[in-house]
Amino acid sequence: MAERVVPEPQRRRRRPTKQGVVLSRQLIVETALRLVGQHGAEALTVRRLGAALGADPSAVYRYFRNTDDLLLAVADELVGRAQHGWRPTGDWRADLREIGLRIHRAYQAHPQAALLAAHRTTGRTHEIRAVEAILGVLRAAGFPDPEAVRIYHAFVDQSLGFAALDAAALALPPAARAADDEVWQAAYGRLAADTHPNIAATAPLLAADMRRSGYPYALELLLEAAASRLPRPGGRPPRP
Amino acid sequence: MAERVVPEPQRRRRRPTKQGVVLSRQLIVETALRLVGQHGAEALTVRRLGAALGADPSAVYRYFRNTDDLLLAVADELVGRAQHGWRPTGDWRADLREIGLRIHRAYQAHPQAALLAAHRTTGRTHEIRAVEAILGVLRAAGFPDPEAVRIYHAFVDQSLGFAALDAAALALPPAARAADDEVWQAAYGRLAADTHPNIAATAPLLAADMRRSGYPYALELLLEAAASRLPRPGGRPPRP
DNA sequence: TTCTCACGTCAATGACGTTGTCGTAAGGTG
DNA sequence: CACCTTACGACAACGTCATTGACGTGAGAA
Repeated sequence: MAERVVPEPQRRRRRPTKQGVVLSRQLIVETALRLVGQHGAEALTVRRLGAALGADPSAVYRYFRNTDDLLLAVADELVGRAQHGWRPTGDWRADLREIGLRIHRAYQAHPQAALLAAHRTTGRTHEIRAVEAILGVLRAAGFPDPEAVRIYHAFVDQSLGFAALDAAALALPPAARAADDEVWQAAYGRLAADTHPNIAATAPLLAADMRRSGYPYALELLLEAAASRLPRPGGRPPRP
Repeated sequence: MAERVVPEPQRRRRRPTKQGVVLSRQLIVETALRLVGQHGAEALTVRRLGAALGADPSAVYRYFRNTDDLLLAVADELVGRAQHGWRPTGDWRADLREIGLRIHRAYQAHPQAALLAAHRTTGRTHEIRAVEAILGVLRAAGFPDPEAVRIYHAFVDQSLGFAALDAAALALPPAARAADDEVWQAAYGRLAADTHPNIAATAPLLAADMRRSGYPYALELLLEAAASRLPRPGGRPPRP
């Protein structure tokens, strides 16, 4: 087959499919996201994607080298959606909080895709824009570059890690998901106080807390610790 | 077929396989871990597992309901290995740090398995022991129960989230992994200072930092923020 | 010694990603 | 307007996957 995939700019994009659809990378990415949102992660197969597009499955390979290539495109699309419309306010802590929650939210909206995409570095447009924005917030806040980079790294990986973790929970097949949920009521709710005193003492609190995401609280902890490392915390800037 | 899986206690476990191996749940879990460690995540298929065991693939279904059931067993085994030999020292911050790093380390040792297992709640022995231990550390440190549960949640999910994220990087096929690594040198190293001032200013720092795990630093931030929320931080305990 | 059933093996099913080949119609060219 | 090229959609096929039902055999109970 040699090279099937034609770079986007020099596409002539003719010939609609039998069902009258004109394909494009963008359309395929959007359809993949919709598919995965409607029918779960296991629905994202090339064959089903083809069916959803109204095209032969192999047509997808005219636009993406393979499924991994498609996945990276989906990942970057998610990052882009998270950033869409965001503007810095000048309050670094509020800005980071907003970015973090946006990332988390965007990934939760497409759990099945998030699960596959959160672990990848795409190096594509939307990702680059996000990196630039976050570093900008930290450096403008007054963090020296080495500290800004460390916090950037912790912040981003924390956000993506939680996004993937929480996405995984949402993405489980209903049966396994119910089982995971039940565990906190069942297995942990029944442990005796003499063998497991700490679980027994906190079981209702645990069952309630574990059904929410731990991310917002973890994010606050990170922001708080970062703030305490900011040079001259709250002090006036030095006179010239 | 009805019920193929016989509960472990009432097994009579006769008949070695053609190749003379006597199967057991434990042997299968260990073989799965070894397989995945040697040949990557994609090596963990029932067929290959059968081959590695010296048995017909379908024999695995005599011990595990399906691959998900096997996966949970593998996950719990990882948690068990992380905890193995751990004892509390009485210094809550050192104890949590040690537990966090152990979890991270155990998962990194089996990236392919970690990737699949980190997102699951098993509710099995090793996991229960770990939950009890962590809650014990926090409550003994003096955190009130609701705060202890919130911190427990943030701590565990952050550890597992990073473990999965870092495992994913290690687990990528060599080609994709090299590509991911390159991105920080190539895509981010080449951006112009006028369009991407913050990336340009920190590119070498970024390239250096992103090849390490962000977890240890993120863990310190979490511990630091938690410490600042401890009632009577550093003060003497009240007299009776 | 006999009986039984646990469990290893075999064969089959349907879905998966991916590729080689082919035909055709869209677009450029004159 | 007719011709040619070639992009690209369709088809068919390959090998691998998880999973299951049927089978038969040998270990252990009696």
